[in-house]
Formats: sequence, structure tokens, C-alpha cells
Amino acid sequence: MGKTYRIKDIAELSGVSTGTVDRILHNRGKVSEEAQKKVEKVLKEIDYHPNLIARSLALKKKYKFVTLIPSFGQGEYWAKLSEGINKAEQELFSYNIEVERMYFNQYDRSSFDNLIPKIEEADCQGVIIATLFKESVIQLTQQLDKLEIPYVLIDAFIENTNCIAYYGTNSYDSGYIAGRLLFEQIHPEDNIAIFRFIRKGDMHSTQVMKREEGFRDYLYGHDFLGKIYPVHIHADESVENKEILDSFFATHEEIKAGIIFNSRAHVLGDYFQHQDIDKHFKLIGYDVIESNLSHLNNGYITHLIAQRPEVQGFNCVRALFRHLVLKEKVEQINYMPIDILIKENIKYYNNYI
Amino acid sequence: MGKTYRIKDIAELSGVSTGTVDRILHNRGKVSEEAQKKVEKVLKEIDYHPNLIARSLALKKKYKFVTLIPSFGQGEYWAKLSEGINKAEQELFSYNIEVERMYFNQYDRSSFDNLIPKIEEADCQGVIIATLFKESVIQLTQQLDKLEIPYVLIDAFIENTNCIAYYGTNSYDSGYIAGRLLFEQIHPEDNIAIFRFIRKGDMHSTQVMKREEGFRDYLYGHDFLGKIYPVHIHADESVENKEILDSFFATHEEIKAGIIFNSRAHVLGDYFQHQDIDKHFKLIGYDVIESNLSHLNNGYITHLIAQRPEVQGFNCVRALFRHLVLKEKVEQINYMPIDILIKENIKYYNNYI
DNA sequence: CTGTTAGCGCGTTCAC
DNA sequence: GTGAACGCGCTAACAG
Repeated sequence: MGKTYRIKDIAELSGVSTGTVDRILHNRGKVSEEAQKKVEKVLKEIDYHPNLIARSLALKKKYKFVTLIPSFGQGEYWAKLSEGINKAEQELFSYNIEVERMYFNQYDRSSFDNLIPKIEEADCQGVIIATLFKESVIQLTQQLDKLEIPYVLIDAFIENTNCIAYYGTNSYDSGYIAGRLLFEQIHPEDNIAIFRFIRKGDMHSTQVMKREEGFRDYLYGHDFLGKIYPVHIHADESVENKEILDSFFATHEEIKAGIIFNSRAHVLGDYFQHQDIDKHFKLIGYDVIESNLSHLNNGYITHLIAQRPEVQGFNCVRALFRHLVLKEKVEQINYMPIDILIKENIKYYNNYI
Repeated sequence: MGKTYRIKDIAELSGVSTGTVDRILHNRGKVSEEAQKKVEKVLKEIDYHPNLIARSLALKKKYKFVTLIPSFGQGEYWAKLSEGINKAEQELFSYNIEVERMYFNQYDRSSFDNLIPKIEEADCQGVIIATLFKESVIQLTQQLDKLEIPYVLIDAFIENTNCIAYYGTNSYDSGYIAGRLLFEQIHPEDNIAIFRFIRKGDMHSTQVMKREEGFRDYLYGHDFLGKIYPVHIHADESVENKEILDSFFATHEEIKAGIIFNSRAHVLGDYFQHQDIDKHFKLIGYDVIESNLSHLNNGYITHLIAQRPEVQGFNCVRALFRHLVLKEKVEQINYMPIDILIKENIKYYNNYI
């Protein structure tokens, strides 16, 4: 019944040696037709599953994966994702898998481009790429295709690549959901503010743009009668921001709902808290990062939309592992769940892997 | 640097044999104080991580885990959980881990009790127990304690057991969250129906009771001014249910919000769909099971609250694995995230493990 | 108390 | 084209 067959058993059953069985299993040729047939017959009968533990011990092969993600500060989005990578690395330690981390500046494309040649030098078996800079990523993937190094994409999906797997959320839909969550909290004729963070040299990330698109589509598809006011905020200069926000709210006292399509909702939360503005402002943000958390708890943020970054990081490494070591087929496109977090369920959002 | 030490290296470094090192690593005694000290010194210096692959290969130990969960039909809650167990079993196959499944009738305590003696016979190394029948579970766990067989609890936490791990949600809080989700959709003075499913011989599950408690606490803590009407429905007899619901809605036309604290919200969905009742009734239910899904999509259910059953099943098996094979310390109490599902995010809720 | 050694299942020489 | 033999790192039995 539950008998597991060893390669030795197969050899005995088919009257050849273990070496021959091995050659057939991995079709490295140099086998007589006769032996081939005998072994194949046995294989079909017994449903052979190799012992992966033994295999990996025997192979003694080192795997090196390289990750290309933005550098991060403590508690930030990419830090969460990195934790998932750490966890996977730890778990796969005994399989001789090592992860080399390369970081780029998420606001500076050239910092990404500079890393590209380093990947070739790294002599690795797999790469994990955060797809912030689409054109650069395409260039890199073409290079990897040539080198026959498998890669996994994370963040936004890019078509026409041969990535073995992609992990991320559907940005449009996550914006659409944000639309519903905000619209439920206001009256149809209320106005809404979209706070956009601008950095010098920053093209708007496609993810943020797609989210906004989904958000607007929800509203205009559901008898929203108000107006949407974009407010442009500098990502770095907090002093200037205060002025911008002060003047915006001075002229738009009626606005009591807003949204931010990246993880910086806490900037608004900080502002409201400082201004001692009452908590009737409805603010929706993205990503469960430390600085957003307290504002969700104290009420300055009503909803956070999240995408299990640790799970994503974990799965990226696992995808390479499964592809290379276990030789399993990995699902290519993996949209992560879009999680809705409120004050009441946030404390359980540990994203247990 | 990245050098990994073998047990043989430790032996050389400390001037003893591998046997001695092994005895110290697993403290099976019979080691001189001198050797002990020398080896311990080296161990501290090198931060030794055993190669688990090699260990498990050498041990060649068979592990048998027994699961005690309710029997289920396709697409039901326990089916999802079972999928997670399958997945874990598959993944741990090479570690010689085998899972034996025992099923009981979730509405018949004696069917659970009958299984208890079978567990001893099974000669297993670990047990996973769905805690539907508290008293019976306590009895079982005491027996397992005597036999020194580790066990994992799932569903509801039971205090005063020595379980190595528990996976489940905080029922009270998940009811509390349901309270918020429903209350946001109605006016403070609106009335609410709680549909309770009754089975012959069925004591209300503690989970369902706790959820209702949390639900009520939310409402009464947030200036809810309406009334709550419990409606008792038979779990099996659909004909009779129609009458009950007909008469209830005939006398309570004003009620346009309701909740069901187990996974049977689809029963109400079916009823509404049949009656061609307009979709302004706000209904909240639990668990992403197939029959609830369509009603979430067609609007008869507005929210589902879910708890990642596949992840739970997966983690239960992994907990035993980590405890027994990896000898890792496993977190004892693991509250799962409380997920909020709406029409717009349900399609991504695949609970990727 | 200690060191040596034979496996665990698989991959890979290296003679035949 | 084939098979015997060794080694991956670790465990445990056994001889000293």
C-alpha cells in the first residue's frame, strides 16, 4: 500500500542496476533499448516518487538566488517583503540555498540599471526582481533569458517576459475596492481628495496609476456625484507639505474623505493628528506598515488595503526553489488576495506564513 | 563567512570524535565533563545549524499523524481545511510523514467519542483535533498527555490542555467585526435578525455563541437603537424553514439586515433568491464556501468573514512536523487573521499557502 | 565514557 | 552500455 520504492527497488524489479535506472530517470542516454523498456514498464507500475531529501543531500549543489528590491527603512513595505524572503531562506537553509540581496533606490532608475551587470557577475541560479522600472526590467529579463537563468517578478506584472512566476496584486481591482470602501462612508454628492506624492524625477508608478484608475471607475460606476480633487504633496519636504495641506483644507472645508494610493497615508494621519482635526475625515490608505498602524488604531485612517508582503517574499523564493530543486511546475501568475484591514481586525493580521 | 560546519568539523575542532559530538548535541549523556566543555565552546563559536536534510535521511523515522475532523461534503468548510492538510502532507512526503484521517459527525458527539480508542491503536506520533466537543476533547487530550503524544487543536481554543499549538480565530472579535460591518450599512434605529440554525441534539457551538456575543457588544457599544430578533431555523428541513421565514418576514417587513454566525448564510441567500426579494437586505455570513460564494457575487450576501481554513490545516500539520522533526519551538496560540470578503475582493481569496 | 562504522536514498564516478 | 562503489551529513549501534 503505502510502500515507497527506492531506486534500488526499481533496479531489482527490472533486473538492471541502479546506475541504469538513474540514467533513465534523468535521460542522460547510453542505455540499451531493452533496459529502457524494462525500467519504464516498472516505473509506470509503481508510481515512483524520488526521495527529494536524499537527492538534495547527494547533489550537494549550491543554489544562489539574487534579489533586486528597493532599499528600505525599518517598518516599511519592502521591509515586510524582505522578512518573507528571510523566512524562506531560513527554511530552505538545509537545501543549500543562499540569497544574495541587491538593493536599488526606488526613486532612481539608474540605481537599478547599475545593478544589472552585477547579476551576471554573481553567477547565480535564480533572480527575484521588483518590477518598479518596467523598461529596465525588460532589458534585464532578456539578458537572463539568454543566460537561461530563471527569474520571478514581484510587484507589477510585465507581459512578454518568460518569468517562471509573478506575485503581486491586481492594482486596478485594489483601487476599485478602495472606491467601494470610501464611497460607503460618504454621501454621493460629497467631494473627495486624492493625495498624490511627488518626487523629483519620479514617474508615477504604474501601480499607483492603476489603483487610481480602478478607484475612479468604481465611483463613476456607482452614482458618485461629487468632485475629486488631486492634491500634490512632496514626498520629502514636510514643512512645505503642511502649507499645501493647510491651504487646501482652508479652501475646501467641505471635503471629508480622501485616499492615498501608496503606503504613505501616515503622512496625512500625522497632519490631522497635529492639527487636532476631528476624526470625521475618512481616509483610506495602502499597506500595513508600522507608521500606518497607529493611525488605523486611533481613527485617522479608516481602512488599509494590504497584500501580504511577507507571503509574497516567501513565495518568490519558494517559487525558485520549487522550480530548480523540486523541478515542480510553478503557477506563473499569482495574484495575491486583497486584504481589507480595519481597526478591529488589524491585530490579527500577522500574515502567518 | 558563509562556511557551514559539519558535525565532523566540530569533532576536529574540539578534538573529539563525531560520536561524542552527537551525544552532546542530543544530550544523551555518557560524556565526560571535559569533552562536554570543549565541544560546547566550539559550538558557541561557530553557530552550528545541523543539516536537517541529512538528519531526516539518517533517522529514516516514520511519522504518522492522525487528524480528527468532521466529515464533509465538497466545498464545505472542513473540506477547505482538509485541502491544507493535503498540501502539507504532500510537501512533507520526503520526510516520511503520513497522515491518517479520522472523521466524526459534527452533530453527534458520540461519533467523536468512538474515535478516541482508535487513536491509541493507531500508534501515531501526533494528533490534530477539531475541538467541537469540548468535554470529549479534554478527555482525549488527557489520554494523549499520558501517552506523551503531542497534539494540535483547531477551531476553538481550550484552556488547560498541553497542546503544542492551536490555530483558529478569536470568535468574539470576529463577531465584533461583523457587528461593525453590518451596522455601517444600516441606520441606528433599524432592527436586525439573527438567524440561528438548530439541529436536534445540537448544543450551540461555543464558537457561534462567542461570535454572537461579540456582535451584540459591538452594536450596544455604538448607539445601536434597534431591536435584535433571533430566528430559529432547522438545519435540515428546508420546507419547514420556508414557512418559518415567510412568517417572520410577514410580521417584520421593516427588517432589512441580518446575520448568520456559521457557514450557512447561503440558506438565506437561496431563500431570498427564490422569493425574488429585492437586494436591499443586508446579510453577513461566515466562511468562503462554494455555496456562499455565488450569493456574495449576486448581492444576496454583502460580506463574508473568513479565517483561511487551508492555511490552518496546513499549519497544523507543519506544527507537528516542526515540533517532532525539526525540534523547533512552536508558538502555542495562533490566532488567524479575520478576513473581510466582499464581492470585489473575493476572486483573489485563494489563500495561497 | 569514547571512537569507529554502517547505513538512510540518491547521484556520480570509474572500471569493466 | 553497464554495474559496483563511494560520498553527501547525520544517527545510532557496537566494539573497545
